[in-house]
Amino acid sequence: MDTHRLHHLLTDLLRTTGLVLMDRAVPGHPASLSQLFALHELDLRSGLSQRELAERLGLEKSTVSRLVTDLESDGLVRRERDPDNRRLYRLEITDAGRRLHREIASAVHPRYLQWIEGMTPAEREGLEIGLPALLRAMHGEPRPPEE
Amino acid sequence: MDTHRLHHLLTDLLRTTGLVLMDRAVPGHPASLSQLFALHELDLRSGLSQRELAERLGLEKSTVSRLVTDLESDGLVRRERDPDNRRLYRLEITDAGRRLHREIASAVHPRYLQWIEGMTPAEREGLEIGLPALLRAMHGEPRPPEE
DNA sequence: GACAGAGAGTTGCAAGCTACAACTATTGGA
DNA sequence: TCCAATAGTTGTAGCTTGCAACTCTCTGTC
Repeated sequence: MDTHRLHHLLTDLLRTTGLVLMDRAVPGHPASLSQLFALHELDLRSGLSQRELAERLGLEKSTVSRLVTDLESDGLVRRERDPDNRRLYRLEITDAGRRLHREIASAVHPRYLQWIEGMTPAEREGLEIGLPALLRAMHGEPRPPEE
Repeated sequence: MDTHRLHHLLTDLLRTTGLVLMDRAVPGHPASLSQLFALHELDLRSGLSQRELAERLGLEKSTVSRLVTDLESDGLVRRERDPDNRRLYRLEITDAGRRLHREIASAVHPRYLQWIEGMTPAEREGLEIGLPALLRAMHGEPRPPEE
């Protein structure tokens, strides 16, 4: 696995995955990719501030401010001031937000299944080992001890 | 590898990779993600029409029309009418386009290297097997015979 | 306690990317 | 010859984004 090969693979993956996720047709609930990422993040971690969310999403705080405003007015996210530091919000996904997130995932689900079935068991196992490791490395987390 | 896990991994990967590729600082040569994808595609395959390029990029033909106009005026792509069917163009990347594509890849190169080094040999091998297989499945290509 | 500075968030604004609809030009067939 | 289909272009409007300037809150120092 040299860097050129990785570049090529990731470029392809980025475009293909992006298209598929944008395609998600959850009727009546159009959501931008950033909104989807935000839901994903808040579904994982509760109580983030907007600044923290911005950092995780790689977006400017003003962008996130508008993003969260939209999500809130759609009832997908709750915004509450931190009592200990009233400068910042504590963001929480609502039940509706969680539901939408699941619905989007479900909409893409058949595609995922198709992909998984299009791989041999050995390839699946390789992906299962390699992909989380790549993400770990991308996030700058340390390498596990070798066995 | 179930679909939820795949969804989670791909979402994370999409966001992280997108950020890194957008970050690419090739001084004096800002390029949008779509431009980058177009260069990537044309560097791989010569003689595509705009319609074909649009299909590969998942973009509307009007968007691609403007995209190619920009690339052409930057000298990165050549546009020539097909003599056999003067309705369509045959697109070709120029030397400058190829050079820019390589420069962008080089700019991200250290990051790639870091990621690869952050993985164990077993993880790298897993990725090497699993990732191309996933892409193959995403593109609807058939599964290879199992051994 | 008052004040300066830092941090979180908001708003005005301009720029970029995109899709849709309506258009032109070229081709191929009835 | 005419009509439908195909490739590409342009007008337009919407959405997302970053930057700069702003408000509000907190913290530390005097």
